Amino acid sequence: MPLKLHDTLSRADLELRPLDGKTLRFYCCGPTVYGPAHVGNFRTFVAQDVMRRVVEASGTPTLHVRNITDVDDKTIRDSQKAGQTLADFTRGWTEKFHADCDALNLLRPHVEPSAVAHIPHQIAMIEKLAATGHAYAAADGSVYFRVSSFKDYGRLSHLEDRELRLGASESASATDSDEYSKDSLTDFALWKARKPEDGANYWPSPWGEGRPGWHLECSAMILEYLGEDFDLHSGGVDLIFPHHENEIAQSCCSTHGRFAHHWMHVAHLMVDGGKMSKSLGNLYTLEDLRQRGYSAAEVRYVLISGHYRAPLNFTFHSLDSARQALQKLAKADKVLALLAPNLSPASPGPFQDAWDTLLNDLNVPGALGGIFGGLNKLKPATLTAEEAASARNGLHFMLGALGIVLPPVAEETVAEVPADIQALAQQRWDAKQARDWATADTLRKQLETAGWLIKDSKDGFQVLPK
RNA sequence: GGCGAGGUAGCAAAGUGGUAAUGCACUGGUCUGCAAAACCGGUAUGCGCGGGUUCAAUUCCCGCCCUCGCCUCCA
Repeated sequence: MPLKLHDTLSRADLELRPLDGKTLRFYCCGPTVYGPAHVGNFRTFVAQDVMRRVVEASGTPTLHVRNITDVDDKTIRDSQKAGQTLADFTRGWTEKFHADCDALNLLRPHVEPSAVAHIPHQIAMIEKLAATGHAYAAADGSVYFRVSSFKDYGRLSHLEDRELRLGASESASATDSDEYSKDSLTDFALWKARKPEDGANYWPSPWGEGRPGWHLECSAMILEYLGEDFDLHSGGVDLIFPHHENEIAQSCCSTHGRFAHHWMHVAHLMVDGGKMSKSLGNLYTLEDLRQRGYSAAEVRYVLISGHYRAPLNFTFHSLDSARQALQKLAKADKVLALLAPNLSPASPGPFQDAWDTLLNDLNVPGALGGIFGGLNKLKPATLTAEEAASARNGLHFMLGALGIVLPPVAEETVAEVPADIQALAQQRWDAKQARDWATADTLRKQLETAGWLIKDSKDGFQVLPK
């Protein structure tokens, strides 16, 4: 059974079947590398990762393309602030992005093209658009797309022509000075003429020196790596308009294809009930959360714990909750591993319901519920080796589809226990052996206050961080 | 104003035309000197508000309220 996925354009849940009958080819809008990505950015990438894993787990190979935006106003501005060349600056942040992605267990895209490396492709696309009347050059050497030349403009975002004008006129006063020469306020830049503040960051073109507009890179690189028609395009909801709308216009007017056949958009991550933003100080990077003691796996768990199309509120409580949930899964796996030490997770086994739920528009919260529900029903003591193997393989099949890596079970992690704590714990054990309960309890409380828990067993004790 | 996504237990979050998964937290029991862990239970007569359709609605329809996002920087 193929994945059924909501399509933004048709507003319907449609089955994802590869156009070529073999490989699901899809494109995701990647990061602009001018700083560390925040968890909100990663929510989108994690959702896309789950989509890819589910498609692959259901037996369909994928071709995953995700770009790196390494030239735009922000990258240029911040590279200059940092006193670095654009290339050096963006390379550093790209590496940081990759490290974060790896930590979050995101599968690397098969192709990760950069905008700067595809400027000829972008120029070629503009030339096509200009030759067919969809693009025009302004006096300053900038080139714009003529929105009125594409009758389907606005279909993805369901914005009518009149509404577009309204929105444009409202922001007209704030319009960038370099866009004064557009024929219509709704037209958007394909090529931006060189400005003094661009520094060394300009490229030659038939219209003079300058640099490509943001929307264009995706269209050009999609054409290069996925062709005129491909299966799926994805990004955050905020990209629906104008970015994806513009991509459709550029691509459909410069090729004979239909562009993406399916659109997947991921809802925003909220913080404390609102949008995260630098000015509110509620913007967290993976690094921020790690410094607070959370693991990337815990962050990932939080990010997938809400349906991708619903806004998700991010809190520290949800990270704590994720930690416990992961421990629960790890413990369940440990018990099953006693009976079934060898893994070959090829099918959902007893978690078929959870798998079916996941195939229904990537219902991850529902699937997680199914996994826990299934585990609760399992009685390890009564399982045969075959049943245990089926359960454990099924569990790992599901975890693999969700990209969840189980943490070590907490009691097994060896914590650094300070000598004085260890000594106190020993005293308590001795008191206990002497059946001096009062002293033992006093010492236990003392240790607890210091942040340590004592776990007794028949012939010894363990000191654990609280 | 237009478009879109949401409002379900303390928190988070699924779901369904027939009377509410799951995780966290809390809590009762078994076990333990006491704990911890584990295991067995409990915790929404209720699913934003008001109408309507129906034998039956949280689930369908209508109206309203609230939250969030987008409307040319934005995952």
